[in-house]
Amino acid sequence: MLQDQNFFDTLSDETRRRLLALLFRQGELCVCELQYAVDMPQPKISRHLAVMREAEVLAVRREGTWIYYRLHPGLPLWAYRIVEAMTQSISQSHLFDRDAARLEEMANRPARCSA
Amino acid sequence: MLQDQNFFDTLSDETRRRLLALLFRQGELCVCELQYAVDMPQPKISRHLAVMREAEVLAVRREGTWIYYRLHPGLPLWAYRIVEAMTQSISQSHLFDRDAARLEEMANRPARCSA
DNA sequence: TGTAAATATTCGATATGGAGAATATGATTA
DNA sequence: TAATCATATTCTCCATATCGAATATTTACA
Repeated sequence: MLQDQNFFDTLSDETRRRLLALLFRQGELCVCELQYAVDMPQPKISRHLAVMREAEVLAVRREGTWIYYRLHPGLPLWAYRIVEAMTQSISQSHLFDRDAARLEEMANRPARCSA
Repeated sequence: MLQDQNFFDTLSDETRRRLLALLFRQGELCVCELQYAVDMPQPKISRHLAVMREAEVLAVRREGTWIYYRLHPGLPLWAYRIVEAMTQSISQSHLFDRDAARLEEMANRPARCSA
């Protein structure tokens, strides 16, 4: 079950907020897409995703080699509202603009291949 | 101006969330009321309030010996929504129940004296 | 001006979190 | 089974946050 402390710890790191905002807007993304979007070392992304997974803020689905992350479906409404408001805020920053733009420009996205 | 990082740092500490929730619901409280409600050493309260004041999450008003804290009036809407949702969540906890109950039972509350 | 009440600040110790680098695991395909 | 791609974990180092204890500051009032 989601613990308050873990949830707010999740939000206390800018990298995690960027990943979370991308997932909130896109619905589901695999690690390599998130990595490409925020342009950071893979282990770093993986660790931050693990923090959010263990906090039950994110849920995971495996499909072959790829692992897809999404908002945890059991997220309480109050927590969902907070993620929504955070996303609204971060969406206005250049930082997030670039994340979203990079994601759009990414070639060979796994979701596209399987689609 | 409110910085994202400072705002979310504010929320990462449970004591600060308790203080913030009390202020969200009561509108304005002085340090001794907050101290009485959460039942913690005065320097600890004061330091946590300072963190939120410096982050521009809280605003301050002095009246004689007492210093009243309240939500910062310039808080952006998205941040206000987050405080609102956080308060909604914490309000369901026994922890917060007791905070609110202690505040109600407090004798000689300064606001009452001046009213 | 001296004292008391309310609040703030400083200091030293400890703990926690994030970073980079290296390595491990797991699935796929040749 | 070997090689490769995607992802996860471990380790050590460093920075930062929090705490308790002590002390300082500000205001009111005798």
